[in-house]
Amino acid sequence: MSEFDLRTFLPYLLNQAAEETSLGFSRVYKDRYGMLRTEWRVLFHLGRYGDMTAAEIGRRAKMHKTKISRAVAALEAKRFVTRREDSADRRRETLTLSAQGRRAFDDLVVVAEAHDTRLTANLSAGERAVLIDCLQRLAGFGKGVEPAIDGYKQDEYQ
Amino acid sequence: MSEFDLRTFLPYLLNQAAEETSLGFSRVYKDRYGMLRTEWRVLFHLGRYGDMTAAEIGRRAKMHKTKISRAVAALEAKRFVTRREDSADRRRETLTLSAQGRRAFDDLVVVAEAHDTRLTANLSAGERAVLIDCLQRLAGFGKGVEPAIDGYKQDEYQ
DNA sequence: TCTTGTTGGTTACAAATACAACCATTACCC
DNA sequence: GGGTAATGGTTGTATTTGTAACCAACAAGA
Repeated sequence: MSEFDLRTFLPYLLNQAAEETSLGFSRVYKDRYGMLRTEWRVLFHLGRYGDMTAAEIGRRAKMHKTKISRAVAALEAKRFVTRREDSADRRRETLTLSAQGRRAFDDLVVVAEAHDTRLTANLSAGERAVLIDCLQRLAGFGKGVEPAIDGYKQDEYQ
Repeated sequence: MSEFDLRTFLPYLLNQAAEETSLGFSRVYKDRYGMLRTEWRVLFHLGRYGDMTAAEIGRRAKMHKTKISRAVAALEAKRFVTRREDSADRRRETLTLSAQGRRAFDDLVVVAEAHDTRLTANLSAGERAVLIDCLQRLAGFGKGVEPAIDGYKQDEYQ
């Protein structure tokens, strides 16, 4: 029988840790605002990094454009987001948080920060630094926006 | 504007890292054997930890029993897994890999090991050790099987 | 033994996701 | 300018997943 152990296999371990750590937070945005994961991601991008188009969110968050399209539609229905057509390029629509959307964002940021603090409470400062650094490298952050690989278009994740 | 940054928020970062690192491997089990993530997880549990029932896999892998039920049905249809009814308790069925299932497992283990090696190639031994340790703690590993929390039954994950 | 509860497992239906196709607009280039 | 490709975004349909309900078998206590 092989030495191979699932408990040190990164894709498995990362998925388990991701699910476990996401649970508490997802319960909040779900119960409090009826949001899905895709929706809070879009909300957070707009709230934290400012107005941008759906395509730009897609590149930053590595979400497929259909997910974004539906998340934006849902956020719009909740009156959290508004669209403004770009007059220079009529394909593009810039997305903005409404006042209500910003209130939800501000509220959820507090929850997220508290949740994150709780999650890292058992880690030393050094451990946390290494963890974040490794995860960012594994996630491909800090490479700007990924170069296209294997014939994938940048835009066409998932 | 808040200081909060998605790029250090663990639930987000872990999800991104998990997706990114899972991609290469999932392509293999999908293309080569038409498996889903749930299916390779079941296959790996049986291949690595020996015969067990669906419920036991569920406890170990924190997968909901419906996911397991369907994954097992799919693996059975592919002739990778067989069931054997427990004569002492006729509710339980012990699952076993067929010879064909074991070949698939052996093949995928090699792929998984190579993939994991590639993923950690840029990490120092120390970084890797810290990473694995932190992830196992975040994932709740090593606590045996989780105590019930908040009125969740052990069995009823997700 | 009855009856109430738990466990192992499947099924049905709703919600969410992936994937491909599509439309409109803009960019490139002959 | 006109054809071809690329980009931004939406929609339709097939797969997957989540959730609840269900059935059968066992457990425990009155």
